Amino acid sequence: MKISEMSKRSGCSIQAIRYYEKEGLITAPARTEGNFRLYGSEEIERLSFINNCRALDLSLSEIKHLLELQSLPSTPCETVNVMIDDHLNVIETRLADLQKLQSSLRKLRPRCNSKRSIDQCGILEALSPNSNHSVSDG
Amino acid sequence: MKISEMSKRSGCSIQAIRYYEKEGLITAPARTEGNFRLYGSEEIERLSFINNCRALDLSLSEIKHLLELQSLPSTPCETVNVMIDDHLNVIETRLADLQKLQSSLRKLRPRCNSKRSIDQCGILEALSPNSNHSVSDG
DNA sequence: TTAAACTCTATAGTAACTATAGAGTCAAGT
DNA sequence: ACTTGACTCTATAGTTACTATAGAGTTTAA
Repeated sequence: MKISEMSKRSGCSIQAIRYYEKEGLITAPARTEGNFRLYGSEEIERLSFINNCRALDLSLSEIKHLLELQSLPSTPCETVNVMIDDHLNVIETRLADLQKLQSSLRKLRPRCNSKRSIDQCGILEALSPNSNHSVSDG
Repeated sequence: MKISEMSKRSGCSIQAIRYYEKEGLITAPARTEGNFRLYGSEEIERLSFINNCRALDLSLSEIKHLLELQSLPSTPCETVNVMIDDHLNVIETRLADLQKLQSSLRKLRPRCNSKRSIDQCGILEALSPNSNHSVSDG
């Protein structure tokens, strides 16, 4: 199986596969005489695993860590649990930040309408430092 | 006023100020004999404006656009309104994506506990392609 | 005068790829 | 045999908005 079929089967783009190889997440595969990468079907699993982890927004270094753990079957899996917990915390912090942003933008939006000109624009006014309707205010 | 005071007054880091200059968001200021940047107090306003926009996560190119509009006071401000609306949409999409992620991670988390070993880890199993408890499933 | 604090430019690094150029490889059709 | 098109290769640049660093010069206070 060459790289394009691997790409389709694993869900990773061709460039991503080459990138993962370069970063050491997968081992360099055999090559054809013409220097094309040649994969066996067992590689699909590893790449799909990576793809699943990426779907959860785990970083490549976290994924690398998970892959290393998989080669130590009798290790306690606390690390995995902690990683997921930490990641959940990161996501929750990001969510809270975005929600604040959303709220700021929603408050900003009705300050203007399309009938005005720039010098009367309530949005620009609110973004200006001398305004008493600041972005961070309620 | 030299750059460090400007930094304190505007809320932008020194490097960020130099970067904004390089990117054309602010004009290059006068220099002292010793080649230090010298700002007047009117520059605070522009940098604070940029800082306020960044707090809303507007991109530098969007901010540049807003700054250009400010020099055309009689232009209709529809562009500003559209930009804020578009930005709200972007934020809302990101929020929805993150919420899906959060939900996936929350479902994944209870599949394992710290007493297990890697080969019994329900989290790793769920991340593996042959699993019937896939990441994207409910 | 000298040391600390500040500033300068230029460059590399960040994360995880995508996009591109330029070259080589392979399979099918004529 | 030849050509064409699809595929693959490596290497490099680009993405975003900075931060960090090196190495050099400037200013200020003691």
